[in-house]
Amino acid sequence: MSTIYDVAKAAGVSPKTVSRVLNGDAPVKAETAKIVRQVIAELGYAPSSAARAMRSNKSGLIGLITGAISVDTSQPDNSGLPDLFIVQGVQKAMESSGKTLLIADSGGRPDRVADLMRTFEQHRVEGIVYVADHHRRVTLPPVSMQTRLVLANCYDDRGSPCVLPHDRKGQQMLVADLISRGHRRIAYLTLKADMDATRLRTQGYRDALAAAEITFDPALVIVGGIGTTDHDAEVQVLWDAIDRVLALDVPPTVICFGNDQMAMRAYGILRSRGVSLPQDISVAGYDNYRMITQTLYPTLTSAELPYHAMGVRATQLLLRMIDDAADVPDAPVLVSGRVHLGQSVRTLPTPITKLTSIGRMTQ
Amino acid sequence: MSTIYDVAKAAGVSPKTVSRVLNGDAPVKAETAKIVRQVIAELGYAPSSAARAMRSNKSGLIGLITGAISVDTSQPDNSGLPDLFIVQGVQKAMESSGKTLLIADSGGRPDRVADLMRTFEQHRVEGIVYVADHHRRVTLPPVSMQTRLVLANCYDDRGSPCVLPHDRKGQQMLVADLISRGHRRIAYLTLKADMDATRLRTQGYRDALAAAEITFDPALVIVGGIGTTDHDAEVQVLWDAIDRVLALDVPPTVICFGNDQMAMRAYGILRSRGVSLPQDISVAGYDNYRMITQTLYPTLTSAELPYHAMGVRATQLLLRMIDDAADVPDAPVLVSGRVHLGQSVRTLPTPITKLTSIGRMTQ
DNA sequence: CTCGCTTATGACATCGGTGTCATGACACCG
DNA sequence: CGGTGTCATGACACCGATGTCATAAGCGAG
Repeated sequence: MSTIYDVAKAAGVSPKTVSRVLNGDAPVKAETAKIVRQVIAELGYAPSSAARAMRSNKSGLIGLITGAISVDTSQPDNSGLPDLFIVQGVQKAMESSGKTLLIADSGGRPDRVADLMRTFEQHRVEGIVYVADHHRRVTLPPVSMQTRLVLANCYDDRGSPCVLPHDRKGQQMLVADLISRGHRRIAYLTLKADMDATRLRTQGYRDALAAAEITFDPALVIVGGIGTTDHDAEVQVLWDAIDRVLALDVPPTVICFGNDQMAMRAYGILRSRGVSLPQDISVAGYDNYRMITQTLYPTLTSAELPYHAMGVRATQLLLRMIDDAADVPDAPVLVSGRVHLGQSVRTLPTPITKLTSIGRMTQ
Repeated sequence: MSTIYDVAKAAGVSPKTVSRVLNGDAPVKAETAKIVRQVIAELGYAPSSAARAMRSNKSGLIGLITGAISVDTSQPDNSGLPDLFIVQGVQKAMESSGKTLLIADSGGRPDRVADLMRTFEQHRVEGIVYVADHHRRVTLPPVSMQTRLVLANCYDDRGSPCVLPHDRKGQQMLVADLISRGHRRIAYLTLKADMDATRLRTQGYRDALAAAEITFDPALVIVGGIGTTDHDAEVQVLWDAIDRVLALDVPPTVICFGNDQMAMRAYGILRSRGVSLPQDISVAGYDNYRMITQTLYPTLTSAELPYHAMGVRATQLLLRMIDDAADVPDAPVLVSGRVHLGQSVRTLPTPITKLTSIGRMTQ
């Protein structure tokens, strides 16, 4: 690769003049500039960012760590929406910034994170985005004071700036939508019990019921997933949970599932029991994993888990922090997603006596 | 961030000695080395890769371009398996190499690829992996002679080294497996007609039939997808295609679909027609997109589209080319995937008279 | 004509590592 | 005891871009 000296020699000027043409930081005679630009094009010269970084102490690099894990390895892969969508959001938001993205994968081993961070420090990244595979708490090795850090889809005990999905609001909006369609017996088959998402979304579910003055019935809320990759075991647990809610004295008219994958399993289970969707029962998922929601027949109603938007927000946050070191939020940034309607939810005929309360619910 | 001079001063030695401790390229007294290492730890010093890169002319960086577009924008997003799995494979293979991955996304605009490549040249990447979203031809801007380039999931007219899925063999193995389970009327609802994958896999389908001495029936091979994101239009086309093969005088006992997404749609379509799987008809997909194959009920038989392995192979190829400039393959590297068995294919009772030919088929 | 100012350009040092060569301290051999 | 070799270490230049300062040319005002 040619250098600025090669260009200078070929153009018959000094390296500094070439530098000025490139950066426009001082006036250069139009004729000279033209010759220089021509030589640059001929040689296919591109300035070395290593040399620039050395002089300016700015690398123009942002580091991204994914692969999720960090500490707490107790959880197996329960794979909802792939966290790669967050990565896509990060890329998207980075495009216009002029920075370049360094990416590293911890490959599931928390102990590797420290190594990856050291590599990033060697490259003098200006900031790091740490992406987790699901909403969770993490414990990361300390970073240098200079390096800004933003957590996406996770939070830590040190209060590092973080961007999280608004799980509570998401489930609340979904259930409120179901209520507005006339459903009052709403089952909720949750993800694994000890997840942040399960706790928050259950609150959201109750928020929506309370707003519509519907009494909460604990029998309608059951854990429907165990968070393994064992297909048969997951089907078993889900099948049992579905059995239990369908066997209730007053069965639900709609079942919400912890994620779209569970809803997808439920399609097969319900149909093999002769239940047709959405005539006999309505179904809703969570994540709005388009590959599933748009491909299932009928299409699936789902609350959006805004991974792409979270990646974008985390990156914007990081870029602002790099720009102005004082600009650090003191609370988690919550990102909400919309409710995406599919054909899996039927609108029930509403008894006239309920009209007023229905009206209140949809506000 | 502290420098090697800071470390040298604090340890009471010369910068060069610190360098020797770090690189072990010359003997250092054990006692001195110990002091230096201690100071390094105290200061949290990490050598600047920019400075190293400048001196050695080796950046230790590999560039990855994804987003898939380059030229030929005529194709809408027909989204089979996300090409992000290729990216994961690249990361995986990179881990042990000591290199760091720079990643850029063309975001759907072919004209951006040249910009991204220039950015990579500025960072003096030692090689570039270009990833396409599906098996296709691409036209990329020329790269500098020094920079090695490997194409993944695509090929070009310049004969750049590339890694491609072995579509023909994949479909052949899948169909051979179906034949070994007693199926002889095998329908194939393909992806969009003008795709490389469709052409190659149709050949593979015929290879398998020929090997089993089954006569090819053109009525069993129909285009079943149009490659849009319009859910209703896709369902319409698929529904019609399914109708046509089921209406044949001798209907198929199994239907192969162009990808798992189509198969997933077919589950809903078939069931809403009262056809049960796999009792009434068997189904097979393509891609082995686990999110679909393992979650559908019953689980889906599918030919693996080995994206992860392709990412790994492409990276290994690139690393070898960087190591030894002469080590360039002169033909596309084809990567095969296995056939993954699900519960969606029924083994048919075999008429005794057919036993010999069946035996020949499974060899 | 000369002073003062702007415009256009170049010389040189610097960023942080590392390759090259030099130097000093020993040890070993004859 | 002097010559030779090895070990441990340091001085210095260099990689490529750019900030600082200097310099030369051009031009208008006094």
